Amino acid sequence: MDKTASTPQALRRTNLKAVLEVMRDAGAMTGTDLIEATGLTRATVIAVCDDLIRRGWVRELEGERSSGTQKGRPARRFEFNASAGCVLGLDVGLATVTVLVAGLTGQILGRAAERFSKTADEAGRRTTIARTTDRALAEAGLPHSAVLAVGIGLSTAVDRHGNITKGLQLSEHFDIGLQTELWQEHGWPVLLENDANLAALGEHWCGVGAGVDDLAVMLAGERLGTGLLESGRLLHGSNGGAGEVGTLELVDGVGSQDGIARLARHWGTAALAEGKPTLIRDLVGPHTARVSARFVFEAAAKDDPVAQEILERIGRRMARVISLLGTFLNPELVVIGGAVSASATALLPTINAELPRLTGTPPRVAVSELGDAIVATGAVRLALAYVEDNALALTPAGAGQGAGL
Amino acid sequence: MDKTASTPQALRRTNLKAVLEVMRDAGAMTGTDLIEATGLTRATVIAVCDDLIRRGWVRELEGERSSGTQKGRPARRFEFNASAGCVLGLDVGLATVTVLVAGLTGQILGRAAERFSKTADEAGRRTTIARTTDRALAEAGLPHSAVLAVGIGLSTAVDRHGNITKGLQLSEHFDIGLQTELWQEHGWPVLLENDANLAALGEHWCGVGAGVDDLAVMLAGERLGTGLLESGRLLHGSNGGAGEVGTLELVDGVGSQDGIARLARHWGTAALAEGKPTLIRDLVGPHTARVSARFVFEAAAKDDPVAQEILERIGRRMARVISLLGTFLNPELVVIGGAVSASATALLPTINAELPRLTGTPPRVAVSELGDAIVATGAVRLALAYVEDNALALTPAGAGQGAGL
DNA sequence: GAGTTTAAATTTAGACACTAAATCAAATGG
DNA sequence: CCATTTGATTTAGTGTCTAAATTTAAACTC
Repeated sequence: MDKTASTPQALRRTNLKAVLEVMRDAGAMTGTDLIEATGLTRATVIAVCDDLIRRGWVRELEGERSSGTQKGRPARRFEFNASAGCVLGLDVGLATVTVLVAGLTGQILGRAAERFSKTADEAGRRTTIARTTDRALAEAGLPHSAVLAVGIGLSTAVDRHGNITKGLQLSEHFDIGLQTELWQEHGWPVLLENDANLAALGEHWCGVGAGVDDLAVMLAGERLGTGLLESGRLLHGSNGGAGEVGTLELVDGVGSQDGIARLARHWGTAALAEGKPTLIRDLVGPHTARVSARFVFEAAAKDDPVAQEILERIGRRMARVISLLGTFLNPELVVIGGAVSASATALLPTINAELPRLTGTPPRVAVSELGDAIVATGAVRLALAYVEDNALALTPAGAGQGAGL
Repeated sequence: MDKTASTPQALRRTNLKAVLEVMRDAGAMTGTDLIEATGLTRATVIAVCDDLIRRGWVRELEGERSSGTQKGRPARRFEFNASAGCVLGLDVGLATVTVLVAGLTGQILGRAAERFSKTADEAGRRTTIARTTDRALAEAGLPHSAVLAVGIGLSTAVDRHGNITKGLQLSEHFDIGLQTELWQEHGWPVLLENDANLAALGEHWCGVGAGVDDLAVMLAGERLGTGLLESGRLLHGSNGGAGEVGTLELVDGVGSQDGIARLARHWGTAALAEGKPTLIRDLVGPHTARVSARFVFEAAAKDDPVAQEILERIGRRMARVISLLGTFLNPELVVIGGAVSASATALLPTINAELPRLTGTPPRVAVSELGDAIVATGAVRLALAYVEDNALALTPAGAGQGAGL
């Protein structure tokens, strides 16, 4: 029952894949380039390319020859067909849904976001997700048939097979038929993954963690989740609970599931209640006692001591989590991302001061620059990985390439 | 520079490997069995087997036919040649070296252990290691030339490429030329790995963690190290420091690098110094104030309250580490192994009582049954993995198979 | 502009590995 | 002894690759 054995056709499949892989991250190439890159013969390379063109994954560039020498017969130029289809990357959060449409090399072609109505039930949320997706596709000018895969980030534990884990008490109920009901008619492959894990994929792909194969990303906002990359691979653990530090019991109380935003609000509100003199009061205004995290960061930036004290407490808390991460996983870099990443730079001095006190081998710490799109970006990467792994089994339904024999 | 492409010969290599893999963990097989298992044609299967026999990895069984039907032409029977060579698994600890000799299916063929002289320098320790290895090989009745690979477990951080990491301040200095100088003359491939990581490999292979792909093994003795297996793969982190919780700062002081044995001794000594009435005193005897961990466990087994209190403190401490492991890595099972594993069962009640208090999703906890050989067993597994990955590139120098055409 | 040079593409011959089907081989059983 | 059964081997055919010879398409040269 093993069926790992090979036939001559498998050979071709291997070479098709090898050539396609090279072309994907090298742009336009000539046959000679591919010989150099793959070690195959010219005859084979050309045959493989023709094969890929017939399948729609590669197109031939007409027109002027490439740079370099001008002598000799002009080389045919082949290019990975980035518009042989597209993928969708979704961030389905508690309150909002964000959709990115990307071409097969990752170019963003469209985007849309929408808030869920607070009264929506499961069907209502599905409708919102479908509508937002359609808007993003419309912006990209692509039909539904162009979509080859969909990656979705959720604020819940997802195991390594893409199944939502029951029994891990994370935030809300996310098992709302995203795979089964939502896009049934289109037959899209839908891949689910934890949002923090996708944040890690995103940072590893095109963020400050690019090229760092041992990476942890703390997705900090209302919640606190961690995405862990070891040797370039995501860690899930037996139930997809790896990195779900939401339930971590820390030294300084306050509750257990709190992300940065929630902490800032909590301590900010407390400071106001105690009647401390602070800029936070002026920023919040007279109308409400609700302190948003933004105001605390803003006040701290203006040298307000109460706000700065709050940031220090948050920073020490983060440093504690980072030191534990460093001890158990020894990442090279820890990236802070999520809703508060815009202001998180203010936490860095405290964190960097605290870390060496907690561990002898502190990791580097950086703040994400992907902003709100961090999870959706990772979702795109997840979908692309699926397409890359299954390219030869999929049928590209591209935007207008002839399907000649 | 990619060279991932394939030639027709690579096809054969793939099939050789597939067949060899099947035969390795299925015992003697007929051609028909292999057809079933691999999906290849009879002609191919036989050709591949003949090829493997010529290379020395497989031998043909003469004599009576296998069970089952007695009709028809008797099938040739092929078997993975477990004595086409052997591997060595070493546990090079602070005070002792342990060597296992194993055949290619993991059968233990010889073993030896020796204490290092306390005054030995690097060369002296190398001599001890070489002598112990020779004794183990002699017990197995195998020549040096039979060794195909050597796995070595060290109490120090080793990165995923098998290099000892400088700058991670673990116990002692282990970079004593094990790869470069020790067995230079034999040309053995020497693979280094952290001891706790090997303990995890060992448990996953043939311990209580057999078949559990998300596994953590706490190697607890004088030191405390953790080996982490996620999805069946070892985690190293960027510097091989993953799981090195030795430097973890815990709540209840006492120092940071302490394993179970050291803690038991420390607290036991303290109790005696305070003059508490305890059985430990009787067990230690009048001659020395040195309390070994064994006495504490023994006293606790005899219902001594002071000793039991010490075990509770140790248990709570372990539970704390396990809960953190569970939070960050979400293993299915945590195994306690190492020097104290014999007595560690006494800690289980405390740990299991404490865990649910610390985390909502506690992992299962078990005690290793591999005893002193836990690291060396993992080292054997490491060496076997190397041989399996490189079988077709290696030359089996087996114990007496004819080298036909 | 005809011939030369150059680099790329294609063709051809040969090798290797596989499948499928026919044939050969070695046992059992009436 | 011969049919039956099962496994091994051979043969013919196909797919894939390499290596070398040949063809093609441009630029360069005189």
